[in-house]
Amino acid sequence: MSSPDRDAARVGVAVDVVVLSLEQLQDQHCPIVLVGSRGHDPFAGAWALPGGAVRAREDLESAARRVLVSALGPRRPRHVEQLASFGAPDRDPRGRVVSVSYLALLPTPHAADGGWRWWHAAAPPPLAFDHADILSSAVERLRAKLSYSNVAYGLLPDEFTLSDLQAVYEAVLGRPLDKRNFRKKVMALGMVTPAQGQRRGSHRPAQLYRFAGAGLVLLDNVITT
Amino acid sequence: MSSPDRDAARVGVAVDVVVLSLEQLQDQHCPIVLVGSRGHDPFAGAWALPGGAVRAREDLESAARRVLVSALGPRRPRHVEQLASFGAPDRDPRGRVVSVSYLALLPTPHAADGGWRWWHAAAPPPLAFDHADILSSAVERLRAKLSYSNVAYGLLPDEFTLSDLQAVYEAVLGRPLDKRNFRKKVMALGMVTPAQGQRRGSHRPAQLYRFAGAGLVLLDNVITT
DNA sequence: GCAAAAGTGTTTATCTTACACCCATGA
DNA sequence: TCATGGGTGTAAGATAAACACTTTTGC
Repeated sequence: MSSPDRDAARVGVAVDVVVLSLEQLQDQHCPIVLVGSRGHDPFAGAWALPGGAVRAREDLESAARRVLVSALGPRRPRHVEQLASFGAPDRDPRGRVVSVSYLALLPTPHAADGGWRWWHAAAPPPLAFDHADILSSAVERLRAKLSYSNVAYGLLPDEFTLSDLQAVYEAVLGRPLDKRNFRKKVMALGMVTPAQGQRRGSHRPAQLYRFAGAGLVLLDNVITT
Repeated sequence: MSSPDRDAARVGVAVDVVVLSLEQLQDQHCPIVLVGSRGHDPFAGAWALPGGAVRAREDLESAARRVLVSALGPRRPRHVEQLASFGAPDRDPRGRVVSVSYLALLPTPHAADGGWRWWHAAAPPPLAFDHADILSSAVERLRAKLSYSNVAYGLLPDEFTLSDLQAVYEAVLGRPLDKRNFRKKVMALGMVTPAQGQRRGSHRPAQLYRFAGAGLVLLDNVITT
């Protein structure tokens, strides 16, 4: 009737992190994911999400952040959240390992190095373990959350133009949005506030904005009154 | 750069299940949670969520369902979903145990027996481990999900009246809803379809309905065009 | 001046809200 | 007949959707 007993199976606990970002691809943005090539069995030579075992006295999120440092170096993602846990008994051929997966969002992908590589999230290479499932959940979660929160902040720098913001939405939702309606909407939601300064280019300068709320902010719901 | 290594901490993995239902309380419904009294240390005598260690060759959700059987007997919840994993290093005084928590929804609470007891989810007794946190996540998740999905099916029998459905929403959201607008909304969403037959009482008979989609169905979003 | 992206309003349709009475039954 | 919950419509306001041109800059 109660929590953990003596007959607890001693299993490994790992964290696997889905690092998502956006890539500019011929005047379209598209979601990309960071994967690394495995140097040893199982799945030697295959691609896998950054991950690693949780250490004895380490929080789950700390483990995820440590794994992130090992994959990203000094670059810190702007958003990290727990996704779900995956625990099929045979998901790791070496033995029982439960994976607690995390989603991390990075504003701009750095040049990948040291065996890491960015792939299109929609068409990744074959992935080790159940990492393809983990990746799908991450993409699905991001898409859903974009629609009822300001998670987009994870994919943008501190200051950005409304066109940048719209590009994030379009990339993740996978469809074009109307510029005027989009601007009206995000302004009406109070999601962003104007910042000092503009971005210049060979065109009319664009007003810079920043997100109004510091962290994650949830929006409306369907069932109201 | 890859998943679990040899230095994996061997930790226990447990599942803890938040079983939620609704109780009729002086012409109001309110969310209740099933807790059991712990017979042994740690936290002997305290209340705790149903939970238990994951077995060696057992899927996480299977473990959750096994725990549910031990707490509910033959009664099967109508909805079970993974909530989140909790892994603070010191959450279990006996050693490292990561808890994968689940949310289960039950249409009508049975009479609790064998040390189990229903408590108001909003005002539970002090709970063992970090079960209070787990309970809060569950309630929050349910509340959020009610607004953008048909999870309410988990708290209702196959056939129900629109007043029943409204009562579920009111109980979980904690505020009254307008009857006419509520009915218009759920009909317009196509969430339910009329069933054969009516429920009779000392008043006008009520049309019975069932949910249109079989499982969980998600609804609209805020950012659309 | 030309290319390139920024910025802006209006109309129509749809959805949301607020609100009050009659109905069918069992006792 | 009365008490109880079931069932229904409308008008006003708010929101969403569709849609195209002018502005500002760098080159």
